[in-house]
Amino acid sequence: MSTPSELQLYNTLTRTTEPFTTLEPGVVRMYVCGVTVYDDAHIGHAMSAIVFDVMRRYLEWSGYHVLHIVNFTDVDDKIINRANLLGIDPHELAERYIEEFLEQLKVLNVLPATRYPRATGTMPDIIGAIERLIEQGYAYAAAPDGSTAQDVYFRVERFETYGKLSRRSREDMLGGTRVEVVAYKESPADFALWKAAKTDEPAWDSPWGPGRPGWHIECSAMSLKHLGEQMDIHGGGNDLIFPHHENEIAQSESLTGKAPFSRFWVHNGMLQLVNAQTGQVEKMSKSLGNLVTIKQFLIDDDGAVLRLLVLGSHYRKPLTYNEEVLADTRRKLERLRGALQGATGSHETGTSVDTLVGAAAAAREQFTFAMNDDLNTSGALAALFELVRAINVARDAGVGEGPLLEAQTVLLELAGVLGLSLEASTPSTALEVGPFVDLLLELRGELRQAKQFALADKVRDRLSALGVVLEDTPQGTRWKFER
RNA sequence: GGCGACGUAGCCAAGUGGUAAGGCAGCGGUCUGCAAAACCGCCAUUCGCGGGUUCAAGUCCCGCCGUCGCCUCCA
Repeated sequence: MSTPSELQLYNTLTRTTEPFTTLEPGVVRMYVCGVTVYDDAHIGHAMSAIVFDVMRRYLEWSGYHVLHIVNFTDVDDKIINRANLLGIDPHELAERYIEEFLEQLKVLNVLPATRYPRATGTMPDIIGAIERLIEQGYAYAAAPDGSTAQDVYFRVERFETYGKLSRRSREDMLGGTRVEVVAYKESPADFALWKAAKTDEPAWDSPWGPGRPGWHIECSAMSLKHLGEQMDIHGGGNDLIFPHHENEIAQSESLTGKAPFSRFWVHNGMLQLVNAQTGQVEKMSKSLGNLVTIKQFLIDDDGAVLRLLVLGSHYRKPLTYNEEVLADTRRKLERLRGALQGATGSHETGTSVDTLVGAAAAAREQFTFAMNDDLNTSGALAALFELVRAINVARDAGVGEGPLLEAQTVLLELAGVLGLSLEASTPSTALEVGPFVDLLLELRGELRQAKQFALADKVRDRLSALGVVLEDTPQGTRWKFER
């Protein structure tokens, strides 16, 4: 069977929370829909990547080996349009954005996926899959009158359980107002597997003439290629449930004859942002034009801030992004990091040490309990904050370096499971100005000793205005950058 | 219009039918030359509204109101 695990995961397919098990003991096959690369990625994309990174880290921490596949859609209308606009090759444009996105994921401390397949790198598999779907009667080629190049459509009628993921009836689908009317489709609900090339478009040779794949088939082909006929977890944003994931199920299950295509379907909620123009709260999205790019975000904040923001609420809920929430999150991160300060006392035994040891064990337990409950990261963070307090209390009580470090190691370990790095990143500017700040602190220290407090405070205030915050401690004065 | 999710303090947010975690902000105190940080204390008789089930409901059921998402570009 599978590796025993206490993890309970919400499954969109069944709309219930179920005990997590795997097809193969100890191995998790996980496929997450990546981005269509035609423009700068925004923090909504980052949120999704972070959510599934946390899931992957937690599974690994729980003892699983995780095969984590993330695809890139690198051929589609938007990429082509954008490339034409810029007068460059679509493939080159896509690769440029992929590279940039991968670089940003690194800064966000998202572990690299096992593989990052591209649609354009999976073409023989895609064409093969479409051929088999046609052979089995699940798909048909069709063309407008007078054209030789053909489209291929999936025959939705043939797939009896169509709609099971998104809980839509076929009548609902046919009643949809936005269904494109194409005369040569058998049914308006049928969706494209292959699109005949128009002029000036990238095209691949196929039995149906030059063309390119539809959006959904690439995921079916890639998951089949890299994970096999069935997988444990298929993830993505909840805006992909319909039609994308519904169509993937139809294609894959028709192709393999095996169901379920994925045993768990996991969807994250959307990042919401107030639209500056309308004042409406909306999903952050490229097409709506209300977004903060990852690039923009990283100018003012380090990646841990975004991760902590995402961890603060449950992954399935919509998350509102605004300045106030951002400011809160920065302070939260400071509090977590503050707990890593060294010992000031030297008690290696005693009740305060015992209390700290107990608190660390309790935190670990509370953390695991929360994470097992459908990745309740907010509850997991509460466990970390309680450990933070215990550490601070212990330090104040004079607990020595040994026991304190032990508790701090637990804090770092649990934070690490969430992908949160608590070691404050040192801005390069800090390295440059460090000696000068130290010089000012030395002079200020002499002023304080001479009771010249007005001057000493002036140094502190002026540094503060420049973003350098001072903290006087019995061990001397510490300083750090603050936004 | 159809389908779905959500509505918990000033803000963010967790919550297995048994009597409201955690964080931010705020207030009072300890420490400090003063701050900062840290610590201690205070901060929702109440969980959108109205019914119902139950010995017991934020948690289950029904209705209403509000917000958001999807309905073939979307993480």
